[in-house]
Order: sequence, then C-alpha cells, then structure tokens
Amino acid sequence: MQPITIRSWPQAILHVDADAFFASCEQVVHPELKGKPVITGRERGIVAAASYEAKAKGVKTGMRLSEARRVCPEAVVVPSDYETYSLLSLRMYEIFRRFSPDVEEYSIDEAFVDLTGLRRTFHGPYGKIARNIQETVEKELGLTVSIGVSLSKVLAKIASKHGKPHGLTLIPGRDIHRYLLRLPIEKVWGIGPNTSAFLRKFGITTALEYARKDERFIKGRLSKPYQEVWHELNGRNIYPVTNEREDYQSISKTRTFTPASSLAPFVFAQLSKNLENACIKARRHGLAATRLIVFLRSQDFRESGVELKLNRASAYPTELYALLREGFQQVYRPRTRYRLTGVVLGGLEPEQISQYTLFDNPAKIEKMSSLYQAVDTLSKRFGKHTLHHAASLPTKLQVQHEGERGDIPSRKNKLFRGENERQRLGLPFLNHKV
DNA sequence: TCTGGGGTCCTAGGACCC
DNA sequence: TCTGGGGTCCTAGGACCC
Repeated sequence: MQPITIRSWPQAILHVDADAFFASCEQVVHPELKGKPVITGRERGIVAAASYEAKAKGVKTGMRLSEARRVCPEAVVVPSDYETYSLLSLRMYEIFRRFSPDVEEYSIDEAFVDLTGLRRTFHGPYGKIARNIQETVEKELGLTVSIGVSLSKVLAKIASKHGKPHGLTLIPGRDIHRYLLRLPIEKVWGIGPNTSAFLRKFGITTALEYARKDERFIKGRLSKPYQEVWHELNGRNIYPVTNEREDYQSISKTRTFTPASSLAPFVFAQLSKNLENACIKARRHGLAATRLIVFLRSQDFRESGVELKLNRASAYPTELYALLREGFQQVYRPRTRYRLTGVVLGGLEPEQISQYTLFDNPAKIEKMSSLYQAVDTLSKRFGKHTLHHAASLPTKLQVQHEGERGDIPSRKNKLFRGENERQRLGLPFLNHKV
C-alpha cells in the first residue's frame, strides 16, 4: 500500500486527552478511591464519567445510574464536582505551557500543543518531549493522560485516541495510512453521523478512503469544514493551535425537568432561573449580551425558540425580564408539555463598552450594577443561588426533589474527606457551607 | 445514542442598497 | 413598473464537538 507522502515533520501538533478525567480527579482528591470503580454524575442520574475500573465492568458514559449500579454494584457513585475538576485542569494547562507557548484549551480535559520547532530546546525528538509532558502531569498531579503527536490536529486526535488510556502515539507522515486504514469514517473528528451517511453513499467508509478521494469530489460535494478535515487527514495542517483565552460567543443555560410540565408559571420560572444563571456567568466573565434566545423543548423533543434583540447590552436579569416574558409568550403553547427550557445570551461584548442609549437613565443603571455586585458577592461567599429573583421561585414548587438537591449534602461529604490531598495539590478549600 | 448541558462554526436565503 | 447585475448584512437552521 502507498503511504501518504509528506515531509517528515513539517509541524508537530500534540493532542493531550486526560484519561477518564472526572473520575480520575475524584481518585486524586480522595485517594481511598484509587483502584476502585468510580462513577461521577450522581446529581444527574446518568454516568458523566467512569473510572477505568468501572469501565472494565461495562459501565459506559451516558448510561443510567440504575443500570450502571446493576452491572457494577460495587461502584462508588459521587456527584460531579466541577470546581475541583476545573482547578486540576488549570494545573494541567500550567504544565503544558512550560513546554510550549502555543497551547489551546480545547476543553476541560483536552488540549492541543504546538511543538513545532522545539526539538532543539528540549534536546530530543518530539516523542521525547511528549513523554516528558506525560510524566510531568502524572508525577505532579497523579493524573494519567493519553497523547498523540502528528502533523495536524485531526491526526493528533486520532493518535491520542489510539493508545487510550495512558498512551503515547506518534503518527509521522509515512505512517498516516496505517492509522486511517481501519478507522471508520464517523470516528474522524468533525465528521458526524450525517456526513458519514452521505459519504457511505459514495462508498466511503473509512478515513483512508476519504483521505484518498480526489479533490474534485471533495470540493464539489462537501462544504468547507469537510474540505478542511480532508486536508488535515492528508497531513496538511489547516487548523491552527489557538492561544486565545476563553472569550465566549454565547452563554447558555438549560434545564430538563421530569415529569414534563405544561404549567405556564412553572415553565416560565425555569426560564427565569436559566436567565439568572446565564447572567451570573456573563458577569463573571465581564460580558454583556445584546441578544437573548429563549427556547423550549416539548415532551416529543420538538423545539421552538425566538431570538430577541436588546437595545443595550446587559447582563442583568431585571433588565431582561420584559424581553424574556415576551419571548416566552411567543414560543409557549398551552397544553403542550415541556421537558426543557433554555436561554442563550448572544452577541456578547465586554461589559464596559456597553453604550447608554438616548433613553437610558444612567443613575438607574448604576444602581442596578451595584445591586448585582452585591448579589455576585453573596453568591460567591455562600454558593450560587443564594438569592433569587421572585419570578424564579415557582421552580421550587414542583421539582424540589430534582437536580438542585444534590449540591448541599454532597458538598458536606467533601468537606471532611480529602482535604489533605487538596492541600498537597495546592487546591483551595471548598466553599463554606451555607 | 433514545435524548444532559454547554459550546462553535458554516451556509443558504432574504432584505436592502446601488 | 420591469429588468439586470452586484454587494453587504443578517438570520435561521444545520452539523458537530466535549
């Protein structure tokens, strides 16, 4: 078979993927869980992450907890603790940045690092640098990661997945075809079920068949993202490793509730809570929205939504309620049972540059901003959702037994266990109890 | 994979302008 | 009022990702 021809290392892109990240974090912070099957996601009722011990017993991500407990009765099930995961994630990124300034924070547990040109600096081949990164993370944080190095992001992703867990896979140009040969097309990053089904109609079922397809076909029948993936599979680096710190294009909050409800005040209260939470996040990042999307999902998974424009950027619920209500009235249909509400803050811009319009009352706006500063301070000290807008209260009526509950009792356990480990890792203590 | 929550980017087509 | 050509901006919706 013909290899895909490429100069050996025109660029070296590294992809790191932490192994069973959430579950591993739990094992790091609670060493007594090491070697045991651990499942996170207790608050949601489905498996958010499973340790390899649990996976070995057949536990899968997304599985219902009831089923997970059936296949693995000895599993320790804990609620997700995003604060801790985020802190460990920060520590991990800090390590990556010791090796290269070009680090992309792809997600909480995945990163791309551009190693191009660093062999001299580290006195060794790319594989050795990768190994060094892997060992450093393990030694300092007690987490294992899988690493892939290749010529492009898409190939680096394929490489890191190849050796999971704790893998280290290099795919130089001359070996690309070996890794693509048996890789189903839908496993390629960026190619989902829809495109796979389309490609299948043309007899393309593997990544290699796709990579080998002639350019005329690719350009003629597929849109830009798929053309880019095609180049990347052929070892041509299209996607840059971007340093950009997180600046959100949008912030959304959704909530699913069971049983579904057709009660207008209840459904609206859910939305109102979504809005409050989204605004808290926006303010935390110093952002204000210029658009508001309101949407509902009915029991049969049909979605309806509207996008509304703000005449001035804002991240304050009280300013947005009128709009929220307007949106709600546009999408809500009586006697329809809804299972999910959602809000998206879009058109985000930095808070400061929001201009007053002609009709705004600056004094009122100032007041609002100091009110919400107080709200944010309280939330920070006592946990989110300490204060609510009155419109959000009806959520308590029906679903008090749902989601909300997990936070406090579970937090209590964490206060007493694992603090030594937290200290060793330099993680701050968890919030005080309310 | 029967459905949790949070994101990004691209494209087609309409509105509007010259 | 119709016809032609061309540009920009915006929006809805699709597809995909972790």
